[in-house]
Amino acid sequence: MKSPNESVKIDGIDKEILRFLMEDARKPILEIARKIGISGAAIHQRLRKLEASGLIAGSKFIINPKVLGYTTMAYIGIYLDKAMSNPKAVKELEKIPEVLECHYTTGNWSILIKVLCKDNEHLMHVLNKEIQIIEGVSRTETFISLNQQIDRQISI
Amino acid sequence: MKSPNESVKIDGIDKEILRFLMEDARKPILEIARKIGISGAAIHQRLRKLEASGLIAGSKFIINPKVLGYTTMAYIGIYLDKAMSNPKAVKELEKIPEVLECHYTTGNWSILIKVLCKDNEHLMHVLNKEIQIIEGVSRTETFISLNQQIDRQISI
DNA sequence: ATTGAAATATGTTCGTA
DNA sequence: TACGAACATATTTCAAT
Repeated sequence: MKSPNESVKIDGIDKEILRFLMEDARKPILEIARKIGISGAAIHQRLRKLEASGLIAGSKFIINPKVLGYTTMAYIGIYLDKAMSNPKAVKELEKIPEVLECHYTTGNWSILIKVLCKDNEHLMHVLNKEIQIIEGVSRTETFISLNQQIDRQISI
Repeated sequence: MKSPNESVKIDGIDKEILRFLMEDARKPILEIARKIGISGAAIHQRLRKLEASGLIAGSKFIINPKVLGYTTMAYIGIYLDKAMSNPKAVKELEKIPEVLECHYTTGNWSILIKVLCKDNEHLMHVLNKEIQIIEGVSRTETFISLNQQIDRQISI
């Protein structure tokens, strides 16, 4: 992987390949090859190069949580006591499966997290019985996502 | 796809299959078959069922934006004028490629977005020249993610 | 729901340009 | 880089249980 400030350079063919696979990770390389008019072996080689560069971080099946009954997403800003070691709080948050993201942030809060719950009652439970009891957590501010309108990766 | 309040029921084998593919969408079905001890055909059929249920929303290659020089992530709370039609603002936000997520939220803001920029200067530009000029946007509050500690999907 | 086997398609390597 | 050919694997379908 390249160092943080050293951008990898990718050409138009790399971008075409990546755009296909970012939409559907299981799209056959040979199918992509036919669509963009180069050989499968060439694509295979380019993908190896892109993986080596660190640009391709992996691939994932995407699950639709609504189908499992998870319909309530929320962002929660967390205030930590000054004395609290933040990494210790993050370690506790990691144990809560409903916490999908966790960021140290500038601004009012120490930490901003994203949680996914089945419903408001479930969210309330996670807030009061899982998050608020973490040592060092002094206060939280919750923002429920009523509707997610955009969800995408970086455009290449 | 099932209706929102009707949860799909999946068994332990479905979960095992999904956990493998959520980690690596290109893992061969036959490899999974060997690991969990059932036939490839059975897994194939279960995946078809899971797709039909809507639980599998697709698959994606995951790009590491840092390798392209995108190192500054931020959440931005947006206050919209009461008169402003929110969908119109969302439409404008959609045109800004740096905007990766957009949520209508409860609480102070009308909208919460996630943006990914190359650096602070780039973020400043997106804020001042792209977002603030959208009709109806009255004020914004920016929270820069100093470090993302957790990033995962729902656990199944 | 599951299996094995057959048919088809894809992934991967390698020698060459 | 790219190619094609050869080989190894994987996907997909299907009849049978």
